[in-house]
Parts: sequence; C-alpha cells; structure tokens
Amino acid sequence: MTPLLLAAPDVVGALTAAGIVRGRSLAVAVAPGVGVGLATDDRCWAIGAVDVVAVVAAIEDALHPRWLWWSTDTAAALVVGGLRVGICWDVAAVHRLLFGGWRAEIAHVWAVLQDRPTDALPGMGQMDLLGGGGDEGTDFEDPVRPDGHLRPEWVAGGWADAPSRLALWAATAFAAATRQRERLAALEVGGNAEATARSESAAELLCAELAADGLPIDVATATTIIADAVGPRPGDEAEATAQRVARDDAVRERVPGGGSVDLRNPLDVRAMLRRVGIDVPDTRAWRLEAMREAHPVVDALLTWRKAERIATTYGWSWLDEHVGADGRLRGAWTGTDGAAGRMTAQAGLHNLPAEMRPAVAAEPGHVLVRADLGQIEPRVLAAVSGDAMLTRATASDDLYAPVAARLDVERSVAKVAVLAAMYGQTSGVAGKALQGLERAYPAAIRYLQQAEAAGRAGHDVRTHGGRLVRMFDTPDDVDEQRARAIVAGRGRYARNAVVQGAAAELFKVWAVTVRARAAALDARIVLCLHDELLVHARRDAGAAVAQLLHDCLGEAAHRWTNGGAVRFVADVSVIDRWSEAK
DNA sequence: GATTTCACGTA
DNA sequence: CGTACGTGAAATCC
Repeated sequence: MTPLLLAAPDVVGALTAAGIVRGRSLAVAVAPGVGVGLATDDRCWAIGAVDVVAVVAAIEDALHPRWLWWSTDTAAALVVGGLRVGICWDVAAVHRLLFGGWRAEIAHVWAVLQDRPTDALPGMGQMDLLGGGGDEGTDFEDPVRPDGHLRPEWVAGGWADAPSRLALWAATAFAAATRQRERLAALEVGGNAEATARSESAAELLCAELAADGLPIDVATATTIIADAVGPRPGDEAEATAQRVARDDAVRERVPGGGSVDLRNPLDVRAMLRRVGIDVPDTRAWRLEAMREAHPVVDALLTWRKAERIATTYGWSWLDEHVGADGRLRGAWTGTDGAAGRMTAQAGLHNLPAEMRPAVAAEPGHVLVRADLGQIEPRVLAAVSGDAMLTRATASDDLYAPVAARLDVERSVAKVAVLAAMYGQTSGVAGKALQGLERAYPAAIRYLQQAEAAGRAGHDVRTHGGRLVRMFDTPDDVDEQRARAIVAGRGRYARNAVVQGAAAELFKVWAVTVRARAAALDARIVLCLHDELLVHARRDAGAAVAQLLHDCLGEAAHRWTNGGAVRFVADVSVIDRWSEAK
C-alpha cells in the first residue's frame, strides 16, 4: 500500500472523494510536529502537519469517523491537544476484551491476531542486529516482517518519524482491527461482542478525558477535613513528627507501659492488646469492633486508625501530589481491570473515604449530578441468564420485594440469598432461601452454576458482552487441602466475574452514552465509580442533565440487552457536594 | 531495591 | 472461607 501524500487543507475533500462517510472507520496515527497518517482497508494517506490535532479536528467536524487506533496513547494525545472526538476503535482495549487480562502491547496484540507465537517476540537486541529476526533482504519500510511479526523498530515508535510511515502504521492498525472484528463475530456469547468492543473503546476515550479533567475539589473544605483529623498542616518535619507522636500517645497512654508500642506494626499492636487481656488472631477493624467494650484502648486504637488513614493516604501529601492548582484531583484511569472488566482509577479516586466526600464539590455556578444504578447486579443477572421470572421482578423499583414474595421470605432474607448466589457465599443464613431461588429462578441459578463449574474446572469464562475472564491454574506443589481451596476460589471467582463483568459492560455503555449526549449540554463526567456517575454541569443545566442520565440508561439498557425486557433504574440527584447524596 | 503481608478505603 | 481494585507502612526477600 503506497501512501498518498496530502496537504492539510485538502484532507477532508480527499477523504470524502474516497467514500469516507459519517461513522466509517478511519485509522489514524499521529506524531506531534511530524504529521498524521490515515488509513482504511485499501488505502492510506500521509499528511505532513505542524498542528496534527487541527488536522484530526477538521476531519472530526466534517466526517465524524470512527477513529481507529492502536491504543489509548493516541486518544490521550488528542485530548491533551484539546480535541474530544466522538467514537473510536481502540485495538488494545478490544484485545483485552477478546483475550482477557491486561497485557496489550502492540507487538503482542499483533502476534496473537496473526496466530504467531508470543513467548519470544522480536526485540531490538543483538539477535536482530545479527540478522536472526527474519529480516534478511527485506524492506524496513514495511511495519510487518516476513515472519509475520511487527518490526520492533516500528513498535518502539521511533520509526514512525515521517508522515508516510505514519500512514503505513495506521494501515497496520486497520488490519489489526479487521482481524479483531472477525474474531468478535465468531464469538458465541449472549450479547453483542462487537458492540461491546465499541463501547469499551469509547470508555478508553472517557478515561483519557477523566484523567485530563480531574474531579473538582473544594480545597478549603479538604483542608478543614484533614486538619480536623490530624491537626494543622505541619511547617516542618519536626512538627509533623510531634503531631504523629501526640496521636500515637493518645492510644498508648491507655495501656500501662505502652509508651514504646509501634501502632503501625500489627504484631506490636497484637502484643499490646494481649497485655490487656485481648487475644485476637489479627487486629483488623471488624474484629476489634466487637471488642470496643473490652478495654478503652480498643476504641482509641480504632479512632487512631481512622486518623492515620487520613494522615497517610488522604492527607497533606495526597492533596499536594494529586490536587492541582485548579482544584482538580487527577489520577490515571484504565478502562478495564485485569479480571472482570471494571474501570480502575489511581490517586484515591475510587476509594475516597466518606469523610472526604464533602470536599468533592461543584465549581461556582455549577452543580454535580450524581446517578447510581440500583441493584445493578441482580438486574444484570436477569438479563444475561434470560430468566423470565427474574426479568419480571426487575419491573419493580425494588427487585427484592417480588423475589421475597415469591420465595415467601422476608425481604432481607431474599436479598441475602440473591447476593449469596451471585457471590458464591455458602456460609450464613442463606442456605434455605438459596434452594427456594433454585426453584423460582432456575435459569438464573443455572447460569451461575455453569460459570462456577467452568471456574472450578479451570476453564476460562466469557461475560455476556464477550470479555474473556482467564482462569488460573492450580500450582502443582500445593497440598490437597490448598488445592481444594484454590478450586473453590476459582468457582467463586468465575461465578462473580460473569455478573460483575457484565455489570461493568452495561455501566460503560451507560457512561459513554452519557459522555456523548452530555457534550451538547456542556456537561462532563468527572467520576465513574462502578455503578455511579458524577457529572459536572452548569447550574442551569442540572435538571436537564438529571433527565439525560435517566434517558441514557434506558438507551444503554435497550442496546445492551438487545431490546430485552430487563428494567434498570438509577437514583439521580442534583447536588453541590458529593456528600449530599443519599 | 523489589516483593509480600497487613490493613483499610471504595463498589 | 463473596469479588475486585489502589494505597501505605512494615517486614521480608534478594
């Protein structure tokens, strides 16, 4: 394929002439200061451009293509350049969907799609300099070597230093995506795997934007919360130490001779507790909670732990490191974890303690619109299993009410039983109700049991939308008891993954739908939290955004269930601070 | 210096 | 023996 050289002003016209219409796939590779490479299945274009983002923006405005790229790196480059495109196909993200896990280096992705061995991918080491890599008498202008692997010089990025090479690199990405589509079409899953690939790709785009935008923080409130917990910001190291010692002493002085106890050392804490007659196998909070009355030191210790969490994880260093001068908390986002496919976030974005939530606040003239999905996992189970009776139960705002009625048990018992079924819990009081579930919702329970059986056998499972969840092997050097525990653990893991993973898929369809529609209202998603969205919007748009969140859920559910009857519900509120909701 | 363990926050 | 994640401190391994 020979790249066609274009001047930036001619690009849209040339693409239009080539039949690129709205929504058509268009591969893109960019190198700031160098240019832009574009490709479809049968041709590619090279544009030398100083402002690569402007070129992409012009195409986006005129043609709104489905941008196709190797990985989120391209999305991030565009977002940093101020451009937010509509839709995309992220080869790395789709690879994670197809093959599970988190590995998605370009060379690995390509090798897997070409059915080439991946254990010894070509590197740029000495072997290749000596000619051992299949490069004899070949053309370095081709990104693909004769042996079918990608050329490491291209993968490393340094080779794509001219517009014509960017065009070839884009063309190679296009070829990879074509292979991916074939694989997706061949999957036998309940959902639409190709649609999942599209929404997972868009979720990566959302991740790039979340990382760039950040979560609005009222720094004054954050400062007050931290100061209340651990004291005012220390001026120097000595002051910080003094504060720490004072906090520690408040606990240690309650135990005779406790002055030298290291509260940060669990063994030391355990020994201290034993000296006052409290013998515990570990010192976790839930265990000590029951001992609060046994000795005053327990209460003091639990209070200390709360403050210590703020001091170490969400204290001054956290504020300095992750909250910018513009009052935005920024962390890296990934569209999927390595297991069932939930989004992950760093910088504490996904585990902010409730005490810190008053500090998450809309900027002046704005509101936060918060929405969380109600009972998402049992509703998702109804959808993926096709259970008619459980689907009927989703018509209720409170799914557990009809389930309780049908099982003839208290609502609380029904809830525990449903959760136990999905999570593989076998202890506790759920046993009897579980049998009732099996009779009342046979398809749903069968779906879970099949996942568990696959997991126990060490077989991979796929979610409704097509994500592969890889099972792990039992190491051969473990005793029988440990091996049994591993098998049981795999069963629970698989049982949980098909529900949690499918829920993550639906959530992402919802999130990227909101992302697309909210742009018209000048509103932006600022946080995704597994079943919860926070949208930052102008105050006058708050009500419209709230309605939008409901509408988008209906649309997302319709698409994700292929027009199925399962009903999903969201609790939506327009607030100033995150802490105000519920 | 890197990895593991404990602990704890979120869903 | 519900699952998943990220984080920090101390212990442990090399």
